[in-house]
Amino acid sequence: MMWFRKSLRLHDNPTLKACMENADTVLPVFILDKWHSNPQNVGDVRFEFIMQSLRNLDENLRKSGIKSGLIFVRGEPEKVLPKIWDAAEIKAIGFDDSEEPEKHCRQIDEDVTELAHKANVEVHNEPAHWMHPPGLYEQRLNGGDVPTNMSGFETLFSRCGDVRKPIDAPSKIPFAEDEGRKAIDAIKDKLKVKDLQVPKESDETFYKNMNRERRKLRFPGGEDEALKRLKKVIEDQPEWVAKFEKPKTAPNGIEPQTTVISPYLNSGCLSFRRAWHAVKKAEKEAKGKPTQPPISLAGQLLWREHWYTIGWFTDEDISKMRGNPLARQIPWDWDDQAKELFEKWEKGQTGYPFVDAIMTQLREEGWIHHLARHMVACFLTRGDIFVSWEKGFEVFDRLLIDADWSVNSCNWMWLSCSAFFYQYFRCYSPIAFGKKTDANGDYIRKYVPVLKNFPAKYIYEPWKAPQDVQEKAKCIIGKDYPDRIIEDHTATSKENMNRIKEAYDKHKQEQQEANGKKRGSKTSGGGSIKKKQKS
DNA sequence: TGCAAGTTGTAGAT
DNA sequence: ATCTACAACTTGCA
Repeated sequence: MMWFRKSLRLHDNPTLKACMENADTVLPVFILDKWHSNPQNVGDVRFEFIMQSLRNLDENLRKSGIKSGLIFVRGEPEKVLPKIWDAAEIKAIGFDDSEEPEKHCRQIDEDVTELAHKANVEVHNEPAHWMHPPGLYEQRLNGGDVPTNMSGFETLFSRCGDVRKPIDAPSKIPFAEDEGRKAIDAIKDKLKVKDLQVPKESDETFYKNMNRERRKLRFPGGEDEALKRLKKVIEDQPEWVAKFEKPKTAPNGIEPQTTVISPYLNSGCLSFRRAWHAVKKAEKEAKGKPTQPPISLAGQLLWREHWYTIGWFTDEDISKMRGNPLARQIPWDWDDQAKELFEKWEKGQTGYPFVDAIMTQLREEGWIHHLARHMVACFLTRGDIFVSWEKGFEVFDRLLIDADWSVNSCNWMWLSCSAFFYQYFRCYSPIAFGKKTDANGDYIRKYVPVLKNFPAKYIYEPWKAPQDVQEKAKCIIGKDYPDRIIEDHTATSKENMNRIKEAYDKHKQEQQEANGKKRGSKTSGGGSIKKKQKS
């Protein structure tokens, strides 16, 4: 059997290939667990993205000869899987991904592997979610610390050799019809369910039971969609690829100015290796000299890989501040007022149109540009509201269709000046930042339509518009659109800089004290990452 | 110990 | 478009 997890695709799926060898029937299974079912963890848009990816996988499996389609089960993998392999007399299980840095997933991997061994079920496990397998990084680290900056990671990456070429999707997957149907009946019996099909978009009962609204997606899920997008944004435009400079792309284009392949990479609808080689090929085909990491498109793939090594090789939970060896300890606010401001930030009711537009796009479409993430992350944390990045992490994790535990954690630490980046005096202005690339405020007009009639002069700061202008725009500030939750961004951000400085000073002092105590013994330096012991 | 570098700030000058 | 001041962070390497 093939247990699909985070590689929802047929192309470049080495575990699927391993499952096919010596098997006369492959049973593909997806388990929707409790965590993903809960709307507080996974929002409706992100959920629908997963469902669409599953429907497309189901379709492609059927086309490849799996008459039963994808077996869809709700439950916990550790409980469901043993029942399936008992009922269907499974000899081997493959799961596509045991390299997820998230601690929760790693525990499930270990539990399932152990259960399978006990039940005499062979386990296939081929790395599929990284460009190089984590074990190779560990080897090439050769006992050294995991790099915490991009140049260090580039060195490590280059020591790992070439990224393996992606393998093609199988044209035919073995499925002996009688045997397959018998197995499926036995599974239904054992799990006491009537149906093992992936719920359709039209299945109202399913959505009602899940306590979810059905959503139309701007970026639809699925392997077909992923490959279509890869072709459009990378394979078909090598010159654009070679010229790509991430910091120069606008956060507020009406059409995304970046590739938007991250949701497909993250869900495994698209293979990282496939994307890497597509980018490299495009760079070669282009006339000019391609841009280089970290700003190039290849660089973007390296960033993700970099954050994955950080997540993987850090024992502690990096999505939290306390006990996190990477994160500066900062006394963020969390009183009643801070909670209220946080909620307004989340709902896109800060009274700062650019911030509110971004948060609205996030909620409605599940994707926002990287620099838009910077804007709202800075605003929530060190810039204006002074609420912990952990709260922002949770919101992004729920709403983003490309929500990725390690990447999300590391970027929130970055933006809040908790790790990797420390120039807290560089602060995004909710008024100035968006103006640079969208002076007319078209992006705001789209996502905060109540403001759409304001003249460009006031669209980023409508509270400055005189009464008659507000009336003419049919939008009174404080009535039709909220007042600013932070009266004075400039003054507040200055105060907050001082608070960060205080936290840094305290950190420095504590480090000096610790070093003083340890005089004579080797200091390992705060924040260094210990190498994970292979268990 | 000193200095350069760090994907992606702002405001104001030229 | 490219410069500077702002006030000055940390890490890595020589």
